[in-house]
Amino acid sequence: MNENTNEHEIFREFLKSEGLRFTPERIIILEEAFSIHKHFEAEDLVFSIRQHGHRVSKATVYRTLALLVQCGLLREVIFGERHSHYEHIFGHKHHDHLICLRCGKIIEFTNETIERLQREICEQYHFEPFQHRLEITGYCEDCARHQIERG
Amino acid sequence: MNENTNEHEIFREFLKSEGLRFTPERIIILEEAFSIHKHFEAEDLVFSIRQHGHRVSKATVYRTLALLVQCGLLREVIFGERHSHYEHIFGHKHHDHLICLRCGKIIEFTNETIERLQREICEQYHFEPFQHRLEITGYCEDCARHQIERG
DNA sequence: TTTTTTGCAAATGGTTTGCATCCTT
DNA sequence: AAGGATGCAAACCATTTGCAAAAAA
Repeated sequence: MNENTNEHEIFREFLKSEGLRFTPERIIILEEAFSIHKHFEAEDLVFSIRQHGHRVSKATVYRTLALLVQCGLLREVIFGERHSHYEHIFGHKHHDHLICLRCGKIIEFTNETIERLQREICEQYHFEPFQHRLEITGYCEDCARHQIERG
Repeated sequence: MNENTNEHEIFREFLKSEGLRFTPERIIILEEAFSIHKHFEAEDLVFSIRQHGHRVSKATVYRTLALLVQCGLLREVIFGERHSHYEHIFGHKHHDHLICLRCGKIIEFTNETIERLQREICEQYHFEPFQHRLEITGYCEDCARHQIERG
């Protein structure tokens, strides 16, 4: 159908290895999650699925998102709000986030040295890493300027 | 009373600068928060306060925790659970966390190079950092071993 | 006196769960 | 068949909020 067979393969293999089933609902959720090319929340996913004429319960979306995180296809990112946001891992270089506390802007960055240092730290503690997240909160250029003007 | 006057000073100054009041409840919460020498949640704080014969409503605890974070005395750390955990900033060197997904163990580490690289990244994006958090999830030595044995 | 703060209880809202039914395997 | 998966609605539960009473400044 398309070249996203890889995600399907990974998910299918994961489900099989865990003795879980490859159901139509799980496929819909997987495909929808990978058709959104930005951070999304569970609610966004429910909405897009309906937009595309499909129908999956919210409970199943939550249950499947957990599986997608577990098999390493998605990761959870937390932007200081009470609810989770998700983003793709598969097919994307790992990146981290600068989060503006005033306007909510999110700047993505990558830094290979930081990645390497993290791997070294894990080795040092004999810790087997699964995922990591580095989030720097503060003020973006525009908002920092406003802060000064205000003061 | 004790040598923790610094926290009091910082908080008092912050409150004054924001036109807020220095109330007994806020002092109780501040002192209690700084007498706990590990990560804690809002609920833990409410409990300790009562243990020490004081009485502050849960709502006030939540409202005050937000102020303590805002003025840089505490920071919020998120360990993958739905609720927040807090830890001291004042008087403590910044550190990050390795979080075991199996047993929940938390290993703290510091790495000055990572700290420096983060500052450089912020400069590059003209981003004024307020706080950051780096959390690596995975499996600690003991749990990684169990994973293998199990498989 | 004026404005902020507190406490209470009710509301919020994302997420989870019990259970009957449905559907992969 | 048999056990996992789904949908629904109710439950959860940490956190927030409206409001009247209390207390700083």
